[in-house]
Amino acid sequence: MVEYSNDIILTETLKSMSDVTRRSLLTRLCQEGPCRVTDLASYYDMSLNAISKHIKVLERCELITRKTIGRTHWIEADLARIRVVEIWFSELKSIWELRLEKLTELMENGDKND
Amino acid sequence: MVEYSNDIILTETLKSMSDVTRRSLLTRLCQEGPCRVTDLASYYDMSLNAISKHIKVLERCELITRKTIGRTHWIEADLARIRVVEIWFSELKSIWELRLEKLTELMENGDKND
DNA sequence: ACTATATTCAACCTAACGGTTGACTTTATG
DNA sequence: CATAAAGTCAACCGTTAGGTTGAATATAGT
Repeated sequence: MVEYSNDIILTETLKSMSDVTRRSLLTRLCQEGPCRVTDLASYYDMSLNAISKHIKVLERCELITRKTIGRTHWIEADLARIRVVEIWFSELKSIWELRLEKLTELMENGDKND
Repeated sequence: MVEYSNDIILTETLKSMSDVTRRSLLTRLCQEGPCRVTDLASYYDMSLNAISKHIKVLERCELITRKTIGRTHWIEADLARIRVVEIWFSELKSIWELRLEKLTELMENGDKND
């Protein structure tokens, strides 16, 4: 993922986080710090390949980073991208609030004109 | 969606929000307040049925509510479910912080034992 | 050099997703 | 009453997602 629009980042980030295995991986990485792919896979009842693919998905949207040393890949969580989602949430809320403010304002003016 | 586990709620909510059309619908509903399905659909370059399905998805995970009056359905945003996601974010962050704290603590003790 | 380990790549399968169209139900309206 | 309007339901279709297995690649250890 290289310099995409905010909408695409939101889409990819939310989609990544919408899978329970990937959320679990993220949690584990936050708890344990950097982990190897095989170690991560050992916790789950699915193939190493499946986990490898999940990690690639998380990596594509920059929710994790990878540092390759020799044959082992060290995977680490990166929570920065969560900010993008949080910002969207707060924008949504302020849009909501703004409407309510205008609404009450309108009702007060309405009272005066009665 | 009736009394599901938090994990399922997270999955469904994040998946719902990961679609650009549904995010747009949510935004519009926050701006405009309650809207009819047809009105919402008029903004998008896709069939009424597609929008109807998107609305159903948002409704299933309670990001919107529906009030049916006669033949018209009034759709309204409901941002409460966003809290569930925000809480997961903050949990993730504190798990991360906790590990860092333990890590620095360990390093300080390590210095003493040198 | 041989073998084991760490990981990805590629092909495949099934289920789910996002969209379409056409028919149907219910409610308003001339 | 006939017809238009508001929506949903159902069936279909191409694409994507999440999983599998088997092979390939690259690095480490003996």
